[in-house]
Amino acid sequence: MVMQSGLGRRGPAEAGRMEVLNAAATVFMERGFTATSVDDIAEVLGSTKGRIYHYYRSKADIFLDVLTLAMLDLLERIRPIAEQRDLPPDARLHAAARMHATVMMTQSARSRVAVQGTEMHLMQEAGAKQRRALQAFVDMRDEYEQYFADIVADGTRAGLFRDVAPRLAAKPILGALNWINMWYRPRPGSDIENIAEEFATFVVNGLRPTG
Amino acid sequence: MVMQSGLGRRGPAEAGRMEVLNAAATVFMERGFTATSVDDIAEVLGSTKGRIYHYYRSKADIFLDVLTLAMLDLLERIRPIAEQRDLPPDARLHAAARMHATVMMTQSARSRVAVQGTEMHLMQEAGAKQRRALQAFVDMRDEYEQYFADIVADGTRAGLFRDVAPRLAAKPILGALNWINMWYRPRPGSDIENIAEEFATFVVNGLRPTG
DNA sequence: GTCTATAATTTGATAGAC
DNA sequence: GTCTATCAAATTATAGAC
Repeated sequence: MVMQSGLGRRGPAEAGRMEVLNAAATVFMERGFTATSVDDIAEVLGSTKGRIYHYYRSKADIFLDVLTLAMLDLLERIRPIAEQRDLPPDARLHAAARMHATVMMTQSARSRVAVQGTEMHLMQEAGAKQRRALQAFVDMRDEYEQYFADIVADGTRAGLFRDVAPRLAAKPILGALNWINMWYRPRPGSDIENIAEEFATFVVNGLRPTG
Repeated sequence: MVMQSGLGRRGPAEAGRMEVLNAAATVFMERGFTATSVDDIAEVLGSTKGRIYHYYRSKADIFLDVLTLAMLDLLERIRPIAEQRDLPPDARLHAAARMHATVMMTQSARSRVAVQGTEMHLMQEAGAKQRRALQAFVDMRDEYEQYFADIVADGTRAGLFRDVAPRLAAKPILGALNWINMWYRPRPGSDIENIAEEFATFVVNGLRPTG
């Protein structure tokens, strides 16, 4: 029997399963959850949906796995940055923002889906298992946001940032960065490094005291 | 014969038509374009879809009208701000950002739909008429973004802002503000004024020279 | 102008052959 | 493990009564 969710809690992810996941991520990114049919995913795979339903119980389960993988990736990346307590808060925020912007531009498929993830009110009719996975995703998202809020609070304490509510301050930061998914499309000449640097500077300066 | 699109190019919008439009905006906002069925809209209207198809030829046409109305509203609001050339660029950007943030929080239904508007790759199979309306929407969006870019360029020339590519600089600004739609939900205690002020300060400071 | 069918299509998911 | 065939439900849109 094949695991239907949990992304390898039982061991390393199988190749077949990951292929389905990546194909799905691509299409979800382009069309969103509802507008993506299982046949669309199969077409990207160059197969029929029989293959997909061998690995996954439902379209929602695939979507949840894409979300989960993307958030796990982001969390893994931000932890080492948040833990560099020797770096001043503004430098830490700069590094975190740079990382997030870069992921948005490079890990396109999965992260983009995760950012659109809000679209999931569609899954209200979901079963208990799916609701749990959805809640786990929301929890991870909150945890990720909290890393940013904590850095902001540190910066305010250090007198580097204005005195703002940290949780609220994280919103325009992540908004400016997540929005990249809405307009950025990879192309030969596009300089990811420059954009990431400019956006990181933007959000750090956004918190600095006025004049 | 009833006009199928164009939002009153022939005269003032009829009441019945506007009722359909507003009901649709509400549901589109909550569920997105694809996940919204015409029956869902009818339910909000307290009628059946017969009424909707009397005013509109298709679901896509309704969606395009919602998008168009929202963008027309934003354009009307930003023009007077952009034309206040006596205000210094940073004050003008602050006012524009404040306006945009406020609209995101108050004109919820329509503006939110317009912001999600990206979801419209779904309409690739659309007819020529719909493609024209879609292009008109994209053009308005670009025009709106250009107002922000122009203010940024003014600010850079005045030495108030860093030397950034104006069009690119408009992205994190509108990203931080548009993202409000993703998390803000109206509630009794929520202070729209404070949030708008804080976010406007954030994006203006984001462009100021470092240190 | 609104409603009640209903046609035509799409889609999520399953069953069973190979 | 993948495919074909198919079911059942949902959904867009139309036709025609009132």
